[in-house]
Amino acid sequence: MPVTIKDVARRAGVSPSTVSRVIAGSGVISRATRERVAAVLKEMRYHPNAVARSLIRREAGIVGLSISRPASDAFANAFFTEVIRGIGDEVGAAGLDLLLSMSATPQEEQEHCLRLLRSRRIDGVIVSTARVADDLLKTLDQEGFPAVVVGRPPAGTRMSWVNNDNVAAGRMATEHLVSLGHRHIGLISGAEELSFCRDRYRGYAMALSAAGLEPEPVAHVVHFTRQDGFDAARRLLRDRPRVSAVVAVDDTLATGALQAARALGRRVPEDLSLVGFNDDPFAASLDPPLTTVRIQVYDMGRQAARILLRLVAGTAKLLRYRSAAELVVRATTCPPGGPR
Amino acid sequence: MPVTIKDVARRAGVSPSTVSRVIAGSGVISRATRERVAAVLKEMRYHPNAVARSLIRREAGIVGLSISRPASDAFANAFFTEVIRGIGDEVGAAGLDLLLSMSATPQEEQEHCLRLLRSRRIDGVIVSTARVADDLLKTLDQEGFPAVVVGRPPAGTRMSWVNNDNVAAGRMATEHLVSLGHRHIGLISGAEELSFCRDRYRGYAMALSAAGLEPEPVAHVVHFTRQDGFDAARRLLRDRPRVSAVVAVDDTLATGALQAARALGRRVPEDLSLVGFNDDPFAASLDPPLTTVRIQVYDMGRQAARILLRLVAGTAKLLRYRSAAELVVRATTCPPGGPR
DNA sequence: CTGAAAGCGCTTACAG
DNA sequence: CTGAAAGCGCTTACAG
Repeated sequence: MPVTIKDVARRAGVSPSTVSRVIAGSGVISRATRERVAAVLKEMRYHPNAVARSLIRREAGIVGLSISRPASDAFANAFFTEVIRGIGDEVGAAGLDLLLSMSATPQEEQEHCLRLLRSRRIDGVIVSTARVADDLLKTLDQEGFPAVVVGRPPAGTRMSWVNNDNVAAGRMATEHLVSLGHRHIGLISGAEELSFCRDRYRGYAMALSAAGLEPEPVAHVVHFTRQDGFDAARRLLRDRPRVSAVVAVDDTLATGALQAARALGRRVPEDLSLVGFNDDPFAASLDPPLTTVRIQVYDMGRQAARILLRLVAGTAKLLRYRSAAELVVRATTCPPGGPR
Repeated sequence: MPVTIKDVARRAGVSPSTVSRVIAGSGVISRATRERVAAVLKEMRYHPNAVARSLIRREAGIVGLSISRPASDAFANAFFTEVIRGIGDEVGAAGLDLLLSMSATPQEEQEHCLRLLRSRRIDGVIVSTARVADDLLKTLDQEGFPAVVVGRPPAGTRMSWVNNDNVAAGRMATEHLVSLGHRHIGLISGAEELSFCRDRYRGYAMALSAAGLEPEPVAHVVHFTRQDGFDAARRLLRDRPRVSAVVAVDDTLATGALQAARALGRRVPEDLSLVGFNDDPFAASLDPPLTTVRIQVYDMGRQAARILLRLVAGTAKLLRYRSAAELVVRATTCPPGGPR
């Protein structure tokens, strides 16, 4: 049996209220009692019961992070691990704890998150995957739970979010290729219901249309894995032989595309230029080093947590943060046919 | 204000006890009241308060997972992400939740875990990194908290753990190289305080000594990153030019070593054989595909969780699970000088 | 400055 | 079968 405040009170010859006040550092307690109680606290190795406190304070002191992809590809992707790191640092600094909810499907995610929130097990939630039509986000909005999305929530929801401008980012990546002289530029992307995929596609299409070019049919992947990137690139390069440059919405996909190009006997960048997204840790050490759009993923995690904490504390109702994106030109892009 | 059991009781015209019994599915309640209460429950959208329940049941319903490396390299490593996935699946299936505790140092880890446990915020903890002299594990053992280590706990602690036989695994990797005819075999490893590094070293040394060979000076890394693997391999290959084969205790390190070999103009496997550990998802798609010792990481996560749940439930006191390891020969190993 | 009382939202013997 | 009471471990007005 763990020692309770009552045990301490009895031993110190005071009331539980007094012990509680000493623990809380209430200035009102006389020095003598404070010291005596403090000594007993220490001697008995008292540790406050977080659950009892939560019940009174009506806050769990825990925030949730929901990851709804099959964890196999979520965790394998540096994007998520960096986001988690940012969230963890910020949440920890605030003295709160982080509960991890993993779900394989949007339905499961919805159930998990709502159960956690409704049962007051968590005070708020960060949702790491935004879908174009997201029931969870809508419900969160309606029921007024503190929540922030990493990504773009469905239109019409009054949600807090943290995002980078994926339209602009997609445009930036594509414009780079256009400016190098490419006329046939392909795109490897994920499901259309994923907001960031849709947005990057729009940026891609805008850049092309501004240059008077036509988009190629998108090569879709199901999972954000190297293998899926490989397969998608192979299909794309076979079906559209004139494609001289490819944008992949994720560095892991780009890595797969790089291998596919090799497998088809195409040199990168001479025969095929390639741009990724995220600037994952490995991007710079690929062979050749990958040109990519750097997203400030760790920072997005921190900002998401910072916002959530403010929502939970009630010091804000709605907060949004747009993070920066930067094109990092390395060695997988050059004019069609080779440098110069 | 969320609706409580009292609100429901009032509306349904029964006592809170009765409502509670209906929720718990107590068979003793009359059909009529059961149905009436159930209707009100639904109508009022009642959701039980997990915190209040935890207080009574004296269990949080949450288990912790502690990750103590700098998250930057922990998460980037497929080992951890697979472990998390296994744990998450098992914990979720049992209807419990998972709290993630990340710490940058062993000291921080100790503080975090003990706070979580002592404050009864979590019912037990899975510690994902075992150190040779681990204060945390010793304290966990002494204070009798349900805990399981992924890896080998310090000698003398009566802890539950899940591990693969790293001595045998290190030996298996090295014997493979010996049997190919290598006489000068290097090792890239992490800090000696990490149990799995120490164990794999022992296996490595045993295999060599059985063949009448001498170990090379170990090339140590600080972080389990590609970069550190690169640097360590470069040092090793420069200092010990006769080394014709290298064992890296981790696939990510092996990837760095592969790049270092290339940078030094050594072909793999003709001029340098390379064996990794873990069979990370990318291992098979490296160029050339990596020979590695496959560890059943997902399974280790599941087993760790399964054991922890039994400790928490009190249906066991001490449980240990040794998982299998398997040598997967791919294309980074061959006899010195090239095939045949 | 300190204590007794009430209460956070539940559950569960104990009566009836 | 159902309710009143006690209690999980704390906090906090309210008295004094």
